[in-house]
Amino acid sequence: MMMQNCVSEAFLERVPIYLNHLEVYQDEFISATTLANQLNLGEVLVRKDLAKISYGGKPKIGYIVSDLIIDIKSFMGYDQKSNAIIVGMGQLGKSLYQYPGFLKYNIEITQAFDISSYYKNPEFIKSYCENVKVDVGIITVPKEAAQNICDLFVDAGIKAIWNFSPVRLSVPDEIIVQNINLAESLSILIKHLNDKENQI
Amino acid sequence: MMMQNCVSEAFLERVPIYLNHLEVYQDEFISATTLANQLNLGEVLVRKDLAKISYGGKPKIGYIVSDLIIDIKSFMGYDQKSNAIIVGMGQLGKSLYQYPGFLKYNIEITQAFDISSYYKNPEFIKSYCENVKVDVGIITVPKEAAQNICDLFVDAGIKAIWNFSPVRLSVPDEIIVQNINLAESLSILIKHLNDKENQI
DNA sequence: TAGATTGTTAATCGATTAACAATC
DNA sequence: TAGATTGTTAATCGATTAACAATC
Repeated sequence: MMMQNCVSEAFLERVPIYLNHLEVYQDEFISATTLANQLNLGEVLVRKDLAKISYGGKPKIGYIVSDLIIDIKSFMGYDQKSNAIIVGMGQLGKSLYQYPGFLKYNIEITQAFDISSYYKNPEFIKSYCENVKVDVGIITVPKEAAQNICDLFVDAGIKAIWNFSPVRLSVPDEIIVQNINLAESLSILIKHLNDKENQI
Repeated sequence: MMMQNCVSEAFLERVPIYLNHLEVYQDEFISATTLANQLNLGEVLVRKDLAKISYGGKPKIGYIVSDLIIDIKSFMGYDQKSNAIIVGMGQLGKSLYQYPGFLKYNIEITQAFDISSYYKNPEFIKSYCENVKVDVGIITVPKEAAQNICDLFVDAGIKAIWNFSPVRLSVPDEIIVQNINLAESLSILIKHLNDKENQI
């Protein structure tokens, strides 16, 4: 019923899970209760989440699945094309550049640069961004170059950075940075595992 | 002072940040206050975090940096070798297999399998795990094969799964699964960006 | 109407922050 | 001793859950 407001990180991570489930759901209607049970989530939680996303379900019936899918896509912005560019064409950079999974979310990595572009033409990012709307800059360069590329992104007017280098970037307040550190993430999984084994 | 207990996810994600900072810190001692300020975190938060990890600092002095580094590594288990295997040798699988960043956390991907191994020898994972202690199984196969590979991991006695496929795996209760969905993660970053732009 | 479901208001829980006492 | 820092106890805040009222 009410749109926006109260968009916590945890909530935003649940929304794509709802979408995935709905897209393979074989029925015209679904209740928040059903969705909650099938995903092992609290039913009030799901109901409140859906209330933030959609204009509401009908008592006794629930939500119309196809409408809910549209509402989720609209809420998350998946109905709008987003563009990203990536700098750093090592293995990880290449794999992201070729990754087909972004298509589902209407995201395209429109251009990839190798770090060597920087030496040839330090303005390469800025000139590209003058012609193409770039929403996100992706950093997959070695850590020594990360801050440097970050600065070029900011200078080119990019407002969101997806950073795969293990460096805490310094950026102006208005720039959003999301750090992805795969090794750290795996190490935390192993920590959980070790704790569990030593528990009993 | 007290070890273990209260190990929330948010806390575990801060620990590697502390470690990174300490490893480049150029002094013998550091206070929780200093660490907090330099990382833009609350000082009581950092103090409580460190109390969970280390045997304590000294009033007026703070923590001995080299000791704190050792305590963090020990707490997180970075002083113990961990092994992983990976199934799925697409671009993403290859890039993880060759990723040098795991070394820092004493994690090694000791073996990589392509999905075709499965057809040649469905027991390939199980036989490998009989000879080598495997802590984590990594799934980078296409979504159609993900549950299948997951089942093989569980059957081989692997207790932790790092899943890059966009599938919610079903596993026995005692198995830990961590899902990494890169496209989803990027889409959430873009959602934040769009919200921010539409805010004012 | 009765019942399943919705949406809302109040209670709980856990993480963070603030205020304080202890120590070298 | 005075002061900087530690560790702890109480308060706040936000997310989740429980209890309830509204609706078709």
